[in-house]
Amino acid sequence: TDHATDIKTMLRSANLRPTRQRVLLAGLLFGPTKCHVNADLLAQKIAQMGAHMATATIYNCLHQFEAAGLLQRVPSGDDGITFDTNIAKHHHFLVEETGELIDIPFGDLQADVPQAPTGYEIESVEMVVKIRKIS
Amino acid sequence: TDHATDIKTMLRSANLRPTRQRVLLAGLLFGPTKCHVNADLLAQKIAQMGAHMATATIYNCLHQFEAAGLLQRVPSGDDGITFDTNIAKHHHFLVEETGELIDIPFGDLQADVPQAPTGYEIESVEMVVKIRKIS
DNA sequence: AAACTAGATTAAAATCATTCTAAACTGCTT
DNA sequence: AAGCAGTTTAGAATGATTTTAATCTAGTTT
Repeated sequence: TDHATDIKTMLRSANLRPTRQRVLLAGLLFGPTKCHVNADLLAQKIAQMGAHMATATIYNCLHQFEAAGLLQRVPSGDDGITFDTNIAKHHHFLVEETGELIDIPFGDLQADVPQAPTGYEIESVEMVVKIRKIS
Repeated sequence: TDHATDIKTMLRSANLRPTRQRVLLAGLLFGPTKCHVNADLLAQKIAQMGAHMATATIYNCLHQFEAAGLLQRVPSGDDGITFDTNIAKHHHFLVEETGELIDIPFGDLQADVPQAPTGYEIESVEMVVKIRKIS
């Protein structure tokens, strides 16, 4: 299909050989809707499709996609390593009880960033707004 | 000494029995200078004093101190659970290469916090500014 | 001051997400 | 079709944190 071709092209542009595994993962990740994922969630989705992939491969690919700028790592409550397919600059609500992440569009949360200490440069600004359900 | 009495009073106010271990840890943590600590760092300090404390006890006490509001948990590069003895509202610089945390006084980093999603209330706002040494 | 008890500490084992290993496989080029 | 660098794999290793179940202790009661 065209979609599969697009994904292969995307991978090749990122200098990643379009292996079966990377194409499968990229297909799950880079659809029209952005999402927050971790290795475990992907393993589940793959199992549901009746497929299989080694845990190490899932981690390898996620790290490679991150290094290629296709994914962003985001802070997470305690659920281990979490990635965001939305690579635009934005921040997050973190629901305390569930660990769920919700995007905050960048425009909604402007901050005055202070000067970095002498000899350092700022690389990124990451804000997490913890929220909890009103009881 | 008076200092030991102060610490015992502080622990009792927090509804924590001033056991030998909690007094020792509180002595290390609640001095005049604020600091960022993790379990491993404390174990080292204790070993240097020629004392000893079970790992589980260090974790227990840190969590209890946090629950009592004597410590704040802070995000950390990847060095596991990190606590801050500075419980005033403030944010952090995180030095990428070393994982070192540097406090940013709250006034230096104001942010316009967006409305929480309907049905939720904001609990905290936490900002991490990643910095790296200029090469 | 001895006895009591709920809470605290302990060493060691368990957990669990992530990474490592080194052997087998595969996409690409020739 | 062959060859090789780069990939995937199962299973073992890692390492920080938590659990366990036994021992101990601070503080109260007698």
